[in-house]
Amino acid sequence: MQLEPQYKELLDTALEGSGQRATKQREHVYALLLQKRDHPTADEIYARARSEMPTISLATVYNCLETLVETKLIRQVNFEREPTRYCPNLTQHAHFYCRESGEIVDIELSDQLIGELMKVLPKGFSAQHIDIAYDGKCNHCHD
Amino acid sequence: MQLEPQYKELLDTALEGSGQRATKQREHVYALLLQKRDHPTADEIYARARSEMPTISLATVYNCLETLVETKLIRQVNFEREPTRYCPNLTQHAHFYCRESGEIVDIELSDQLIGELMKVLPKGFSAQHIDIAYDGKCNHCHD
DNA sequence: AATAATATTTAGAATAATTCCAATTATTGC
DNA sequence: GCAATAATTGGAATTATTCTAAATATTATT
Repeated sequence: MQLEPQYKELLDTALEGSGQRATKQREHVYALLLQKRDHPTADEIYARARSEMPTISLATVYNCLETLVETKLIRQVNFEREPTRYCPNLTQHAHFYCRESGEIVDIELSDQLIGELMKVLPKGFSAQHIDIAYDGKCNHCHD
Repeated sequence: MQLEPQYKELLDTALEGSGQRATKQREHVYALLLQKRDHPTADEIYARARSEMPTISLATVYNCLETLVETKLIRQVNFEREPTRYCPNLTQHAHFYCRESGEIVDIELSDQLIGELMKVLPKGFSAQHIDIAYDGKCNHCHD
């Protein structure tokens, strides 16, 4: 599996910018996330990573994910107390969790809607991030 | 500490409705949540509970909280992978987490705003719940 | 290209929140 | 008050994640 040149570029710049090194493992984990955008957990990424890189360890997967989150190339996604999931979609979006299929779908959010959510904050409060998680039934699981 | 009669009533009805029993422990945990609405964790509730009920166990605290959540008398509140917190505010609201003080504040949400959030869902999706978590700086921690 | 300095990976141990378990105790319906 | 059932308890088990220290890889320097 290959990391597309534009993403390779993005990764290298982000790592360099934070004084970190480009390694095979980081590249591979990032490529996996870009390739199958189904919000996998660390364990799932570990399983996927091993087919091409059998010696990678789970700790390394966690380390790589941490680095990618810190450099803002990916986002963490949490639902209740379930294992953290990872997402390379950097646009402003919420997540929809289907209780039936377990599928997680990105929901794009307009600046306008985010603006309205910011407006309801009491005076003196400022938010740097809003995390929005829907849960219900997705289109595939409809009656 | 006393559970106010209207809440005692609410609790008894909710428990009876789901075929569960009213116990001292359940009442006490519920009373603690109503009395100090600072979104405590199970551990914090355990510590508070013990001063008046020294023999209560942590497992029981977890059990009581589970029952209260199931009967919809309280809500769980999660931030990232931090320990789950509990909240007896049943109105439609989001949570604001202050990175500086750690304080968690309820943010009331209008039906209108919730409606708009529902409207951005793609066709075929239906949500039964939206979880909204802000994080940033609260009024006390302002510059 | 070899070497030194530094960062990363690795495997396994440690941690922390939560759940499970089996025995005891409390509550409810008769 | 007694039997039936549900809840509580303490401790063990589980699970996601982090930590640790040794081995390996990368980068900078000669």
